[in-house]
Amino acid sequence: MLKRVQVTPESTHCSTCMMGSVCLPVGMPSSEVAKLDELVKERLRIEKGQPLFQHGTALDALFALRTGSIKTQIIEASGQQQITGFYLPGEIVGLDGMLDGIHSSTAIAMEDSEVCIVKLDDIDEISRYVPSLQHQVRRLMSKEIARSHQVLLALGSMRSEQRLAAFLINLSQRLTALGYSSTDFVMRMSREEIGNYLGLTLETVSRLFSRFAREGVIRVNQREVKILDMAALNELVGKPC
Amino acid sequence: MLKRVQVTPESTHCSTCMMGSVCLPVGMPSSEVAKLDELVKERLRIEKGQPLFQHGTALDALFALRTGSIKTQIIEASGQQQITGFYLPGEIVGLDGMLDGIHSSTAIAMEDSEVCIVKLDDIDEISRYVPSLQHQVRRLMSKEIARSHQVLLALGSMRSEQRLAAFLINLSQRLTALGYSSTDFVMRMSREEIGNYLGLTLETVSRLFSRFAREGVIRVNQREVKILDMAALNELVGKPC
DNA sequence: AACTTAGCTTGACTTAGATCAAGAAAAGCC
DNA sequence: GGCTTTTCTTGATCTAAGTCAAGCTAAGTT
Repeated sequence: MLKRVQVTPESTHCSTCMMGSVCLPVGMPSSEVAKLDELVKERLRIEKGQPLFQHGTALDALFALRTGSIKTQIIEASGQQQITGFYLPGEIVGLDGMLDGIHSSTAIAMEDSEVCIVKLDDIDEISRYVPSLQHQVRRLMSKEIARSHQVLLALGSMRSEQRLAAFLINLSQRLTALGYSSTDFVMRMSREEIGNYLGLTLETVSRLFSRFAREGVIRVNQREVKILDMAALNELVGKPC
Repeated sequence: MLKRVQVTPESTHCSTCMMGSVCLPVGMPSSEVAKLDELVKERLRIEKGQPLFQHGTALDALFALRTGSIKTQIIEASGQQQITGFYLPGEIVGLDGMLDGIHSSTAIAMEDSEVCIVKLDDIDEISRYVPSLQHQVRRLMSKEIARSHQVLLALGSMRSEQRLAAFLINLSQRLTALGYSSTDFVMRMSREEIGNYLGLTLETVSRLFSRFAREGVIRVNQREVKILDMAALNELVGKPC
């Protein structure tokens, strides 16, 4: 279930948060980050499988993922469904749908997770005396646009093995930024979710994992992955069709 | 060639611009729009086929398309190339790449076009006394994210005919918003460009146009399209795989 | 510990869309 | 006007990935 956690004064200031180096304030001057202490007034725990927000509901805040992982997806009237992103700690969820204050996607926790709530009103308030905060929001949104363009490239012009290779490389890089191993990690998403995200079926994803393992590029056991030959993965996506 | 046009005082104020109702100020209270007169100081003409900006170059402004049409594309080191958007008058180009002030995509005019230059510095300056301007920029970026998610849905989970139908419906709706016919229009993009955008080959796009025409859904002659049966197009995308 | 359920793997077969190829129609150019 | 170049169409063939199906594994559940 959703559980709201009122933040006690000293517990969640961006300036003292361990995630600061990879989260919302990334790239802001530290003198400015120190002024963000009023930005997060509340945190939220979400259990695995529960929604953080649902398509169509009011949007008045962004969410900075502290722990866990979250997927976002859009659902068409026709029932078609598309996962639009997998989010790791330090990443910002909820940037779409600011058009008319209504979420255009649904966000679901892939494991027990915790997010910091960043109210849009508070962003406006604080950016009066922290001018770089508005820039920061723009930067984060711009990054989200660029990210989805990369996925577009994968879906529009890569073959299945290239898509999965690009997916693994991307995951690896983001986990490295968080201080985890770049070669050994546990994927939080199922074969079906990976397939949906990459425009493939779960069977194709499964076969590709098996093939990569057979070729010695990775070792894989369920959701545990060990990348044995990063160069091979890179070459796979680097090569034209 | 690129040609810079210094704007004479009375010629391009958002408050008096005909595009106002569909362009950057959309949805802003008219009292606020009146204060945007300093927003656009310069316009730019771009000839067909010429770039408005190139991947990797510095980004210090957004561009509001006044006339013409523009495509944006990203290019990978491997040579893979993906068109990420087609822009019509009133739409904003250049929202990606604000992450580090460098364009992550290339924008190319599909016909002789004219854009208003909106400097980021001026946005910051003006939003001091027009607070809703920052919201507006956020809204526009959010819309861009939602738009690319829709394309993701198309590429990830629609069949070729559904993709083309969705593409035609989308074009029709945007042209309608501009005051043009919803059923008769000229596409500014080639079969190859449509195919690249939709993750299909130009042959498949061509065949689909022919098939839609054979089935009486559209009439098509080169880039001229007449939609005869909008309901059929809608049903096509509405139906699950 | 036995049972259930969800998730994963693998094989056999099918098909949507790609590729290859040739010609036709427009559009641009001297 | 005739010539070149680009864009589009259509057909024949091929193949990557989808679909269908069956069995396996892991993780909960009572």
